[in-house]
Amino acid sequence: MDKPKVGRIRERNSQQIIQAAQEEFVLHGFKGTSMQSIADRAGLPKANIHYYFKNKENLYNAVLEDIIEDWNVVLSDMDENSDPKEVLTNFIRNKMQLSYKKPKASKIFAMEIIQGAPHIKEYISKELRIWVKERVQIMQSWIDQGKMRAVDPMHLIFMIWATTQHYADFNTQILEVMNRREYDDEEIERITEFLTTMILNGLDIQ
Amino acid sequence: MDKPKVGRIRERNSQQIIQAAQEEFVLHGFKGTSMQSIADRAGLPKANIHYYFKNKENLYNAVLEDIIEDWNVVLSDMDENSDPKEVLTNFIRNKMQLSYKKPKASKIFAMEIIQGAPHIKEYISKELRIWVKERVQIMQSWIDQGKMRAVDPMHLIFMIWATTQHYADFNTQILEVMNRREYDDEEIERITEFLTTMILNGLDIQ
DNA sequence: GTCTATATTGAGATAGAC
DNA sequence: GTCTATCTCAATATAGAC
Repeated sequence: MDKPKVGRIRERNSQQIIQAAQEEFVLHGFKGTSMQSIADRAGLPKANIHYYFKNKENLYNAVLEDIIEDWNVVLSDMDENSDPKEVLTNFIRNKMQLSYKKPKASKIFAMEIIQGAPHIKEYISKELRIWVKERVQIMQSWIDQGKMRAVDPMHLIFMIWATTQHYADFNTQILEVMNRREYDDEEIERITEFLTTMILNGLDIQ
Repeated sequence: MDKPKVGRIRERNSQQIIQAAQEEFVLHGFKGTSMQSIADRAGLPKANIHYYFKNKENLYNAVLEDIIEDWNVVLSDMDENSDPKEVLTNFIRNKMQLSYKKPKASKIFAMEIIQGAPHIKEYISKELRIWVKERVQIMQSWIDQGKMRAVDPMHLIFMIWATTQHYADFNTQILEVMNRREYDDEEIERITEFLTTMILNGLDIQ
C-alpha cells in the first residue's frame, strides 16, 4: 500500500487501451485505424490515449509486444533426447489452442508480417531466427537417431505454424465455408487430432 | 480498326492502375492506402484514378476480382475416378506456383479475409463454399473406395491452402528466418516436394 | 491524471479548363 | 480523355483548463 494507486490505474487503463487497440487494428490495419476509434472503443477521450502512449506508433508496438509475449509461452521444451511424438503433439496442440483463444492476436501478427513486418523485422531476424535454428538442430538429431523420417526440419516448423495459424487468421473463410457461426471445443479438438495425425503420419512416427 | 482506340487505352490504363493499386494495398491495407499513393505509383494524376474507377471501393473490388480470376485457374479437374495422388500432387504444385508467382495477390486476399472479408463475404459463402463442397464429396468417395486414409476432406483442403499460401503471405518471415533474400525455382521445388510427400504420406497414399 | 478545444495536415472526391 | 485547383471532412497530435 506504500505505492501510489497511480501505478495501478495506469496499468489498468493501459491494458484497456491495448485491448481496444487490438480490436481496431484487426479490423482496419495499422494505418487504417484511427486513434479516435480506439478511444471510442476504450470509452476514453482521444487525448488520454495520447497521454498514455504518446503516439499511434508506440501504441501499436505495445500491442505487438503483448502478442509476442503470449507467443513465447507456446514454445515447449525439447532436446535431443525428447520423444518427437510427444513434443510435436504438444507443439501442435498448444499453437492450436492459442489460435482458438486469441485469434485477434494471431491476426494482427499475420497482417504485420504480410505487410513486410516493418515493426518487427528485428524480432524476426534475431529472436525468432535463433529459436528456429535451435529447434532445427534438435530435430535434425532426431532424424540422425532414426526417430523420424528425414525431412527439412525448418519446413516442418513452417508447416505447423501455417496449419495452426490458418484456423485463427482465416477463421472468417473457414467458418463461412463450414457454414458455422463459431468454433467450439469439440471442433478444435477434431482439428488438432487431424493435424497431429497427418503430420506424425507424414513423418513416419507411430 | 473500326473500334476506337479509346477502348485499348482504357484497358491499358485500367490494368496499370490496378497493378499500382495492388502494390499499395499490400503495403498499407485497404483503409491505409491513399488514392494519391496509387496515382503516384501509376504515374498519373489522382483525378484520373477517380475517372477510371469512380472511388476507392470500386478500385479495390477490381483488384480483388483480378485476384480471384487467377485463383480459379488453379482448381484442377477431378472426379470419383481420379487418382488421388495425381490430383493432390497437381493441386499442391499449382497452388505453390501461384504463391511463388503472385505473392502480392495472395497477400491482399489474405488481408481481406483476416479483416473479416467485408468485400468478398458473398464470394466465400457462395462460389467458394460450393467449390469446397463438391471437392469434399469427391474426396469422400475416394475414401469410401479405399484410395486414401479416412480423414475429413474439408480439413485436408484447408491444410493445402494453409501450407501453400503460407509461403506467399509470410514470405518476409520465412526468408528472414532462412536468411535468404528471395525464393528461387530450386527452393520452391524442394518445398513442393516436401509438402507433397508429407501430405500423401499422411494420407497413406503411396 | 483527465478532458475540451483546436492547430495542422492529409484524405477522398469533384469541378471545370484544356 | 487528361489534369489543375479546390472543396470538405477526418486524421494525428497537442495546448491548456480542470
